[in-house]
Amino acid sequence: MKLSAFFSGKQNGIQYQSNQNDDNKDLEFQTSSAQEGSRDQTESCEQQGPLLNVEVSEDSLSSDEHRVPLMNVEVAEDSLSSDEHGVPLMNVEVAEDSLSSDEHGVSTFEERDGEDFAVDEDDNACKIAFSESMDNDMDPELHVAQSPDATSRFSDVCGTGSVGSHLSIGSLEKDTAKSSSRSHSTLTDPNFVENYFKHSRLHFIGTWRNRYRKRFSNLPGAKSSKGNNDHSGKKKTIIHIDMDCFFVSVVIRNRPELHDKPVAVCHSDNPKGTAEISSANYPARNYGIKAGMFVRDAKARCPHLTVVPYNFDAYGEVADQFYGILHKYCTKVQALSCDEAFLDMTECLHDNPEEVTERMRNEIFGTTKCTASAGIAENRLLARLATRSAKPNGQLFISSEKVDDYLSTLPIKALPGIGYTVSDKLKSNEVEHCGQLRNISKDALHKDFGKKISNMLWNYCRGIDHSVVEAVQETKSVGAEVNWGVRFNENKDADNFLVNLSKEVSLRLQGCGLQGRTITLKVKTRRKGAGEPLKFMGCGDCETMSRSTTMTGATDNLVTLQRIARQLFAALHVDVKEVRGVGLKMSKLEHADLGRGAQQGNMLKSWLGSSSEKLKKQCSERTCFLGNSDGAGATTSEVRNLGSSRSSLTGVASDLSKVKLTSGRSTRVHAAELPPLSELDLEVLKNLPPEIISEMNDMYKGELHGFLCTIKGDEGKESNSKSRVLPAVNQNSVPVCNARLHQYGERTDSIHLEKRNNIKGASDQEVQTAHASCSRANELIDTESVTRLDFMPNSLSQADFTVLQELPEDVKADLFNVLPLHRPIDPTCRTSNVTENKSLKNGGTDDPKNPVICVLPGSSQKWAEQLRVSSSLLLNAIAEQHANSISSQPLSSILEHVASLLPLCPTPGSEEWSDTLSRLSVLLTEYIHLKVDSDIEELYKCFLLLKRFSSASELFLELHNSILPLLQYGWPSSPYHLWLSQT
DNA sequence: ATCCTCCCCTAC
DNA sequence: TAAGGTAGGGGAGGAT
Repeated sequence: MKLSAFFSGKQNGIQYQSNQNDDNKDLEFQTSSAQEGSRDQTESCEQQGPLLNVEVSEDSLSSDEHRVPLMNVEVAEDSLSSDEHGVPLMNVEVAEDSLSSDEHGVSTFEERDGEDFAVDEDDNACKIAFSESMDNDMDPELHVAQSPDATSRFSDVCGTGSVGSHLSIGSLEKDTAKSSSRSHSTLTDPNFVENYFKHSRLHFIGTWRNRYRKRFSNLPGAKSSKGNNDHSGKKKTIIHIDMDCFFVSVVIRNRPELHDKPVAVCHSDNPKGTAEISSANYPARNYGIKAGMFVRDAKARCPHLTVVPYNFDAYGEVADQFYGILHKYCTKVQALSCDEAFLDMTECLHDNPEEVTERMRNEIFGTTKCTASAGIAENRLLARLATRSAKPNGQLFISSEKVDDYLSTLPIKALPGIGYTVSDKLKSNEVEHCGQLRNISKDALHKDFGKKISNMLWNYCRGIDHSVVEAVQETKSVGAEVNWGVRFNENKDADNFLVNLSKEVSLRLQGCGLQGRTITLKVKTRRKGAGEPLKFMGCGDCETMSRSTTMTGATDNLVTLQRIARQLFAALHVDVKEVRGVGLKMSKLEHADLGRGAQQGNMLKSWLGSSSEKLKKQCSERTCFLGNSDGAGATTSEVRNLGSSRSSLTGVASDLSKVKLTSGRSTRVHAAELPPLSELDLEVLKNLPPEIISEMNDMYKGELHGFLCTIKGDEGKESNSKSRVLPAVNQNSVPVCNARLHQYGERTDSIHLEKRNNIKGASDQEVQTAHASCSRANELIDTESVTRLDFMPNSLSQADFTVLQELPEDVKADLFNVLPLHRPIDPTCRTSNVTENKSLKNGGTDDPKNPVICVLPGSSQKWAEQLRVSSSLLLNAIAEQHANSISSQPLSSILEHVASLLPLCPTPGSEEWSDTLSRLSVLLTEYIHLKVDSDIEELYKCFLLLKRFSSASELFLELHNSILPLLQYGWPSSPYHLWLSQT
C-alpha cells in the first residue's frame, strides 16, 4: 500500500515519462542476467542504485500484469532494431521460434495462448499480431495500485508465494499457461476470482473510472459542481469526445497494414468460436460484425476477419494519453470511460469550438495513432448524439437551430438512457422516433414509465438536458461480481467462492479508502428448464435474486464481509449446483478515516461523527457527558451502541442502535460543542476505556489528561488502597485482548463491550466476580462454538496491557491464575534460573545496574537468617522452608508454600503483625527493585500470590495493598510500564 | 410522505 | 472452449 502511494505520487511527476523505459530496461536486464547469465548487464546493474533495486523488484511483485510488460521492453527494442513486427520474447526459445516464423509471415499470437489462436495453414488471413498486444511503452503505474484491483492483485501475488518467480520469464509463462489451461471454472481453479478479473474486459471497463478518479482527482477543475442541474441559464458549449472502436484501434495502432482490414478484439480465436467479440473496427462492422457477437458468427460473415487479443495495458496507456490531452484543452473534464469524455468548454473557450475540437482530435491522433470523434453542442445530450453521427473519425456541431431537425428522425433507441426495454415498450406503441415521442403527453409517459424516466423521455426527445459536466462523482457503491465460469458441486465450493469474492470487495474498498454499511449479495441461478448455455462457461438463462443487510457501522473488514456474505447466501436457499453467478456489493459508503477510526483509536469521534440528528442533539444537550442520575445510564447505553455499531449482526439491543443513521453522518465534533471539563461526570469518565479517554483528551487539546491526573491525585489521598487506576492516556492503545480474538471478527467488540460494562460495575465495588465475567464472555464465545480455553491467551505477553490494567482486581487475579505463567514473555527479558539464583543469593546488591534500597543487605542466606530469628512465627516458618528447599528457588516459589502457613499469620494490630508486615514489605520492595528490569513475570507471580493470600489473610491484604501502588506507578520502569512497552 | 429492499435497466 | 463487470439510477411494493 505504501508503495502504491509512492508510485501514484510519482506518476504526477514530469520526469516519469522519460524515465520509465530506463526503469523497465533495468528490470528486464536484471531479469535476463539473473536467469540466463548470457547477457552482460553489469553496467546497467551498477548504475542502478539500491533504492531503485528495491523499487523495481517491489514493482514487479505488485502485479501479475507485470509479467507482460517485463517482456515488452525487449520486444520494443527488438522491434526497433529489426523488423516492424516485433517479437514477443517469452523466453529464448520462443523468441527464436518467433523470429523464424515471422520470416514466413506467420502470426506469433499463438505463442501465448497456444491453440487458441493457432493459425490455420489455409487461412493466412487470420493472422494475428501478437507483438502488438505486447507492444507498448509500459506504464508501471498503471499496474501498481492505481486501482483497487491492482491493490488486490498485489496482495494476492504476495500471498500466493509467486513473488520470486518474476525472475524467470520462462517459468512465468509456463505458470500463465498452466493457470490458463485450468482456469475455466470455479471448480478447477482455486484462484478463479482473481484470474478471472485479470482477464475480464468488462471488469477493465467497469473499474476504469475508479482508476481515472484516483489519477486525476487532484487536477484543477476536478471538484464536482454543486447540484446536478444547471440553473444559470447561460448557454454552454459542451464537447463530447470518443475514441473510435477503442479496443481494436489501440491494439492495431502500430499496424497500419491492418487499418483497412476487418479486425476484431476477442479472447480467443478458437475454431469453436464461442468467444465474444468485444470490439470491431469499421471495416469489420461493414460486414455486420458487432460487439457481443460470437467469433464463429463473425467469421461466418467475414472469413478473413483478423482476430486480435486484448491488450489492457495498452488501453490504459492510451487512455492516459487521451486524458492528458483533454486536460490541456479544458479543466472541466468528465470521464465516462477510458475512451470517452465530456468537456465543458464554456469557461475555457477562446476560439471557435469546432477549430479547438479539430486541434484536439489531431493531437490525439498524433500521440496515440488512434482516431477520435467528437460532438459539439449546447448540452451533454446533444453533444453525445452529435458524436454518434460524426463517427468514425469525424466531428459534428449541432447548433440550437438544427436541434429539432436533427431529433425528429432520430430513433428513440439512440437516446442515452433508453435501452431495449424502454425502446421496445415505446415501439409496441408505435413510437420509434423522437419526433413521434414528442406527441406523447407527459402524463401518458408518466403512467407507463414512472416519474423520472418519463421526464427524461419528454426532455430528451426535445433535446433538453440540464445536467452538468461533473469532473469527479462520489462513489456510492463498491462491488465485485462474477457471472462466468461459476459452477459449484458442493456447499464448500460456494463457500470458498464467497470467501474470495469478499476478499476482492474488501480490498477494493480499502483501495478506495471506503467502508460500507449495506452488503448486498446477488446470486444468479439457472432458470428452470434452461439447458447449458451456448457460451462456454457462460451463465446462460438465469434468475437473479439478491439479499442485503444493513449494519449500524460501516466496515471494510474481510472477516465481517465473509460472515455476512455466507449468511446472505444461506438466506437465499439456493441449490449450489444451480448457481451461475455471484456478486457482492457494498453501499451506504463512508470514508474509511471516519469508520476506521473506531478500530484505530477514534472510536468516539467515529461514533459521534456518525450520529443522527437525534444523537447529535443528545450530545449537544450533554447527556453524553453530564452527570445527572441518568448520565451514567446514558453513557452505558452509548458505549453499548459504540460496540454494536461495529458488531453488525450480533444484535446488541439498544435504543440508540435503532436510530436511523442517515443524515449528517460526516458531521465532526467541534470544540464549541464540548462541555467544559468541570461539567464532565467523573464517575463516567473514570470508567471509559483508555482509547476513548485518549481521544477525548485530543478533543480537549490535551487538557483532559491533566484534569484526570488532578482527580487521580485527590482520590489517592482519599484511599490508598483503591486498586483501580485511571485509564492511561495512550494514543496507540488498541482495544484487543489478544490476537486470537481477532478471529471472531466483530464479536471481539462485543466481548469488549461486556468487559467495559464489567469495569463499570466493578467501580462501584459491586464487584462482578471473575466467574461472572468469564461466563459472559463464554456466552458470546459459545455462539461461535469456541471453548473458553480457545480464547485465553497463553501468557500475559499476548494480552493488551491497557485492557488488563482496566480489569477489576479479582478478574485480573483470576485471569492470572489460569495463565501458564512459566512461559517466558520474551527471550530477551526473561532471566534464566541461574540469574535468579544469583540474585536471590546475593540479594542483587552487587549489581551496579540495580541500585537497590537495602534494608536487609547481604546474601539471601543472611536474609533468610534474619527471617528465622525474627519474632514472627510466619517468617520463621518461611525461613525454615527456604532452608529446606533447593536454594535456587525464586521468591515466588517460596511464596507458593506460604499458602499452607497462612494459619501462622499474626493477629492484626499486634506487635508481631507490624513486624511481620514491615519485614515482608521491605523484602518485597527490594525484590521488586531487583527484578523489575530483568524478570517482570516473576514479580507478577509474587504479586498474584499476595493477591491470592489476601483473601484469606488480612496480613497479606495489607501487604498487597501497600505493594500494589509501587508496582503500578512506583517508578518509571515499574512492571506495568515495562510490560506495556514490551507488549 | 418517506424510506427500504429487491429487483430491473442502462452505459461504458 | 473463455474470462457475461461495475456502478448509478429508478420503480414496485411494503414498512413505518
